[in-house]
Amino acid sequence: MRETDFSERVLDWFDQHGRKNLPWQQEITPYRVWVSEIMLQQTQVATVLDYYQRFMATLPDLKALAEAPEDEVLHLWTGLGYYSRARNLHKTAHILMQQYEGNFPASVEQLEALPGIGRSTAGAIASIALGMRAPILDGNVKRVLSRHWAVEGYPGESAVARQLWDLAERLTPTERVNHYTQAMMDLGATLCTRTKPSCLLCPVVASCKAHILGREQDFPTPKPRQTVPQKHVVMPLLVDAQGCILLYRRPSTGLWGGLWSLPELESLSALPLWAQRHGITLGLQQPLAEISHRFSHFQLQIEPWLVQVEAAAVGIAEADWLWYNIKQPPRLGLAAPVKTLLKRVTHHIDQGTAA
DNA sequence: AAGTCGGGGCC
DNA sequence: GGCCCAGACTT
Repeated sequence: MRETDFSERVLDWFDQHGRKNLPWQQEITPYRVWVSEIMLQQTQVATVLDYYQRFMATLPDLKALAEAPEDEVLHLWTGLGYYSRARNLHKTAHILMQQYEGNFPASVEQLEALPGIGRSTAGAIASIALGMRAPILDGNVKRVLSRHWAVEGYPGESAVARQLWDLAERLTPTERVNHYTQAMMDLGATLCTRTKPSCLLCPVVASCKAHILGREQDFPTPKPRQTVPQKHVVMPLLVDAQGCILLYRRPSTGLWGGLWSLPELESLSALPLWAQRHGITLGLQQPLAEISHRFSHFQLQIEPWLVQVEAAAVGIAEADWLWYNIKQPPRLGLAAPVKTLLKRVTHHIDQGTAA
């Protein structure tokens, strides 16, 4: 589709469904837009509303802000977080009064040079308050664009960010940029939400690659986890004379809920007591190669041991325990690494029982 | 490129 | 309890 088709659909949607009653959308001035954009950095609209009203009631214009003590500005910001935003706001007010005669510079480059104003905020002020054709790329727009064009990769990477900025630049229309900017943010905030986007109501769903692929949730690629918590567990594969392996069924809730898994121990040294408690007499033990299993929230290092069972009491034959016959495997749910381990030891056991 | 700032909402 | 949010700045 052409760039103009995209922006026209977005603008039509905005005319019908966009938000037009937010406080910073009334009596639009560069000052009011600027303050709102700073407050809205990493902060949701609902949170900002009260702060914005109080701020504007106390410091209604650039001159008032510049003449206010920093303590007063920070007081108005208390609870909003990212307090460097307030200090930079104050600094910029002074710069505008002293170097720009109380006016906002009319170029994205000059706006971006001011403290607290980055590329996206500069684009927002330029387009919304000054009517200039300038793109923005905040979290909402990143989500809309990365989904619409199925842009792979974490936007924090420079190459991915470059792609998204390039898209944002090309799609920004020459007419009604102020409404287009507001529309894109509304689209991301109200329809193209992080979870459960309302694609049926989206004006550009027909050309949305993520939707066509059914992969809305895959975009944008989330920030790669830095430090994943590491956990370690010993899993004994207890093999009886028939070549069956002891499994137990996990509780229905929680990790691997309802799946069958191997016994879990903190260390191998805990095995003798564990076996004694379950009426199991142990034989030969041999270590197997470790398995690393990644969950969404942690990494599990599995230390598997192949352990021969000389004798087992019947007490273990309860509802949540079973001797798993590898040669005639029952149809039941197995935890993924357990399945891997069972498959891996099949030939070990063949050799063991043949001997 | 990674770390820092921060409170609130959400799952 | 982690993750994310109308990001920008420093290291």
